[in-house]
Amino acid sequence: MPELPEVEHAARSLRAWLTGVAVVRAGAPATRVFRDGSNRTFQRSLPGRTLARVERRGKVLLLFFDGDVGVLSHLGMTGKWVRHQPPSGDPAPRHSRASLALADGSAVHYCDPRMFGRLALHRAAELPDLPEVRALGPDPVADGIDAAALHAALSRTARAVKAALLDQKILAGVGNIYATEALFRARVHPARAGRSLSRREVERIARGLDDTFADALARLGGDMAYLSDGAHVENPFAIYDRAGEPCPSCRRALSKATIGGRTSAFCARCQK
DNA sequence: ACGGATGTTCGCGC
DNA sequence: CGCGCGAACATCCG
Repeated sequence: MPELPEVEHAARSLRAWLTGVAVVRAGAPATRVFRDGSNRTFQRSLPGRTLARVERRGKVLLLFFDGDVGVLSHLGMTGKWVRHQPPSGDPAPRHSRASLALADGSAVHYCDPRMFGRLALHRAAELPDLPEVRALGPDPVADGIDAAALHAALSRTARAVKAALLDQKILAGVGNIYATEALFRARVHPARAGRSLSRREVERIARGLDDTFADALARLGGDMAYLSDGAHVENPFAIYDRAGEPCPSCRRALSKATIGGRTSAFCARCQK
């Protein structure tokens, strides 16, 4: 599920489901999801609280409840927030790792089969100051991409540009799918050293990210259930997970390589 | 049955 | 210090 657009979708869902509706019960078994052991505080602190607002910083969600109760949520690889309406009779969500029963009779669950995601309870006022939040670079959607600043950051590293884009300190929210797609749109080879990129190429990358995120955000709630469970949805991406298929631009078979520790598809002819 | 998967973090070696 | 690599985390899907 979760790169910037999918996390944005989660933020919007949580706002719609939780804002202004009091929590009546909170459940949170001790699992790896609560790395810091705050599941008991979660269960004790949330009943009676009402969500005031949700912020997204890159792939991180910050939930601000009244009474200075805050929750940090990172979806990891397979985490998602789902709503469950008991009257509908549908089965309880699978792999629920935390739940909030609400005053309107619905419940909101954090589900995460692999438990790479994370929840942590904090004082709401301190959420923005947590080290893992402060360490994040600019958010390409919320803050916009400053091409000059991105060029400067990339110029400082010999790493592959794809690996640098996955570094959350450089831009917060870019993951393997969107880095792959943006570099294709920019016609830049994913293995190029960051410091080898011209200002013009970095501008194309910034544009590629903007366009890729805009397309994904426009699909929110539409066909973007790609890789979620349930109904199979066609891969909506141009080259992600399409190695061996023809390049959409030149028809040459797309290549595959491991860059920055992650599988990358690219066109060896179009991406220089 | 095997291999790989949207993410992050750690240790090791150069 | 920077960086690549492999492993780990735990489960599902083709």
